[in-house]
Amino acid sequence: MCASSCKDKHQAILSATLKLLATKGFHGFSIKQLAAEAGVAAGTVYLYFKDKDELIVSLHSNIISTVADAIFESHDTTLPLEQQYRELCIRLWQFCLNNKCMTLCKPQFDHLPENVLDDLYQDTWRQLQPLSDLYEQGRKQGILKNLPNDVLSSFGIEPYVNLAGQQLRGTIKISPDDLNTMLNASWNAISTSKIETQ
Amino acid sequence: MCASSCKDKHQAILSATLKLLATKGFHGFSIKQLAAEAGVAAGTVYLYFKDKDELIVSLHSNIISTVADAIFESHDTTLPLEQQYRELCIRLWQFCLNNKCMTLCKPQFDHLPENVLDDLYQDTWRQLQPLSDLYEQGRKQGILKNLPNDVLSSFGIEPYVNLAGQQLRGTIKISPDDLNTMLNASWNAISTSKIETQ
Amino acid sequence: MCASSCKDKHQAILSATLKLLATKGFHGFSIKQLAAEAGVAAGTVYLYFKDKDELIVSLHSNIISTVADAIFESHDTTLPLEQQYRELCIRLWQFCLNNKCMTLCKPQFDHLPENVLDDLYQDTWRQLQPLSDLYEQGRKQGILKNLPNDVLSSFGIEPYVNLAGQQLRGTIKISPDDLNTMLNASWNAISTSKIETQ
Amino acid sequence: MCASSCKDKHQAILSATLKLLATKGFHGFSIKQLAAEAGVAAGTVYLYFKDKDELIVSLHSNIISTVADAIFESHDTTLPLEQQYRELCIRLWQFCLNNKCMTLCKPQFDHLPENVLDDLYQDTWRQLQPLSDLYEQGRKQGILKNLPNDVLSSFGIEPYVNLAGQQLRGTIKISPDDLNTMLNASWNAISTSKIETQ
DNA sequence: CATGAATGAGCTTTCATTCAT
DNA sequence: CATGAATGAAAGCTCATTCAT
Repeated sequence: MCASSCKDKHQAILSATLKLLATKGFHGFSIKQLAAEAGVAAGTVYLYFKDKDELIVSLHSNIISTVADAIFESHDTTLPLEQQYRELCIRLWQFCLNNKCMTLCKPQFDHLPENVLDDLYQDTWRQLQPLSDLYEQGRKQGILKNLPNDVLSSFGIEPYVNLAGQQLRGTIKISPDDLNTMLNASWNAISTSKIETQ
Repeated sequence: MCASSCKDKHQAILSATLKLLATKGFHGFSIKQLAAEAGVAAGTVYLYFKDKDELIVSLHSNIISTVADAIFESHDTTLPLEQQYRELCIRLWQFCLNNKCMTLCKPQFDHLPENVLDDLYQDTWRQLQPLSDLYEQGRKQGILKNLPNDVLSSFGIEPYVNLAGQQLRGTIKISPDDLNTMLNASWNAISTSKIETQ
Repeated sequence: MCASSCKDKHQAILSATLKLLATKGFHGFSIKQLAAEAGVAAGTVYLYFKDKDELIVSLHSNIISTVADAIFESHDTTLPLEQQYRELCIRLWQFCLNNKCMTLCKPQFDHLPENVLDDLYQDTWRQLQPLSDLYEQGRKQGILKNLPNDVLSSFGIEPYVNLAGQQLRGTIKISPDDLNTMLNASWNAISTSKIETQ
Repeated sequence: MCASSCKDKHQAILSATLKLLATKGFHGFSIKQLAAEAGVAAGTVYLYFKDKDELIVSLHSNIISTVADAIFESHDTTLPLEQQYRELCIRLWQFCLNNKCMTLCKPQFDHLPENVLDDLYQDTWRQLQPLSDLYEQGRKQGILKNLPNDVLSSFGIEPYVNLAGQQLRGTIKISPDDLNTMLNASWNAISTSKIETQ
């Protein structure tokens, strides 16, 4: 009796939150609007989430795990590191373009109260363990530059999310050729060796 | 009597906005707090800015021009492109570390209503003209990858701001050695040529 | 199966109400808390009581009858009036100290909507009939001052409940000697004769 | 410019609070109703009082000081203690009957959260210093029973407030003769000496 | 120009009550 | 009988904005 309903409402609220956050941003996002969007009463939100903060944190975790599932699917650790990395980037790019709301939401989480941020940070790297492993291995083998995970991600991975967001907003237009060049840029940034580009 | 006072109040309000935005974020600050911090009455804010949005946009423009002044100071277009770029990155890094409030504020602007965002975008690239020129020249000479300005910035420049922010928040610690490696990463990402790293 | 259960639930709800009312007061308790405390579902409360008001009124009646049972137990109408009265006061004092929840709850009933109050008032004097009789008899015999029941109670009986409440809250400390003096005070207040005190 | 308005609004809010509290009790008392009654906007209440608690505490202090002014006016410490006390009781009784709202409000304060209560308690005895002095003097001279202030008040003073409240609500009717007898009851309760009654 | 008291819409959250199961 | 998910009105409180001074 609850098997469907419980899951449904919980998920409906999270989905509505995702949509509203992507559309209106943190401003112009209220519990009342959320309830309307999710098709439930305002009070119902509080049956599934302690308060607004918990809702936000839940959504973040949800997004990260969805991303992780997508980019680590068919991730093959036996392949050469470079190939692993490039395929990972491609899957991330595809994912971002196919999941507008998540792509637009993600960067909004970066400016929450400090204590919340810490939790999100921990949770994120836990779910991105395979990426963390890849970095570690690459540094050991001398293939990747000797930089902390955060730095490698800042130069290599995060630009994809930002650029996908801009493309989804219509600000820029990335061609398939551009994507290829971007993959090189990304790899050049973090690797010690260099491939001929263009 | 007004010549100074006018400028003073205007600037005082902008400075207070910067400080509060960096400290409390978008959600945590109100016009009343702002007025208190700026040492003026709440109503006075509306003599200098139409509304909160205009205030925010003004602050953004202010920040960008301050950054531009800092990173393009003693910018010498006769030097080799790579050197120009590297010095520019160094000055940006220094600037970010020395201007905590601006560094922490900057990414908060990325998630405003769309129409506001467009204005900011236009304004930003206008003020970063020399960077735009550098990209253009680099692409023509085959030194830089053939990618749009936004993409080059995403892989090359923006990571510095994000990482500086993290360092200022105490999340990460970048050593001088790391900085050197980052400069290589940044250049490798956008350039077509190869440098020996580490 | 119902014979016991019905009584049980009904009583469990009343007991939980008493406890919560004493602990948190009128404002601090909700039906949900009450249900949890009573070990039933929220909806169940409404099977036994029409609404919150009826629950409260029931509790009041319950308390009064418990008090009445306690203070009129072994009440001997053949003893001299003064002795009857004094023993009654002592039992009331003991009862209050031994029944913290009831003592702390009682005064909270004094400030309900008027219509509810009237019901409580009627019900109270009905259950305190022996006290009413005692007053009546005392006035007729010229032993008690010629004052309405409410007035006699206000000066003679009610102070015990209030003071017991203060003692239970830790605000004041009444010694056995004090109690003796209080018994005199109480009797002096309502009687026409006077005993030597202290 | 503010001399009138500021005082006015502050007082208007307090008066409206008093009225609503007396009429509807703590339940059925909301800031919105209060604002309507006071003829101001809801937000305005918060310009004069930090929150609801502060408003309530202020009102209490206000009531106590009004009562104190009334009952200690023309209070002559050179008269015999008994006469001082009796006149004090009479003024209290008159005050209560003439100030329905305050009389009905007063007992409602007795059931607030503990921390608030403590403040009220301290404040009350501070303002009732002359009564405290009278008790002290009476005990020293052996005229009053050797009981703590709270106990003496419970048996001697508080009944007047409670009974006045009942009379104002129409529950009971006290005749002038009754009042005289009550004055005796009150004095008999707290004094050690004997007066002929009735 | 500058003030800051006043506004009132809107926020998050709670809670008495209902009803499908 | 019993449940507890769901409701939605209403609570306390904040805040961008206005306007009389």
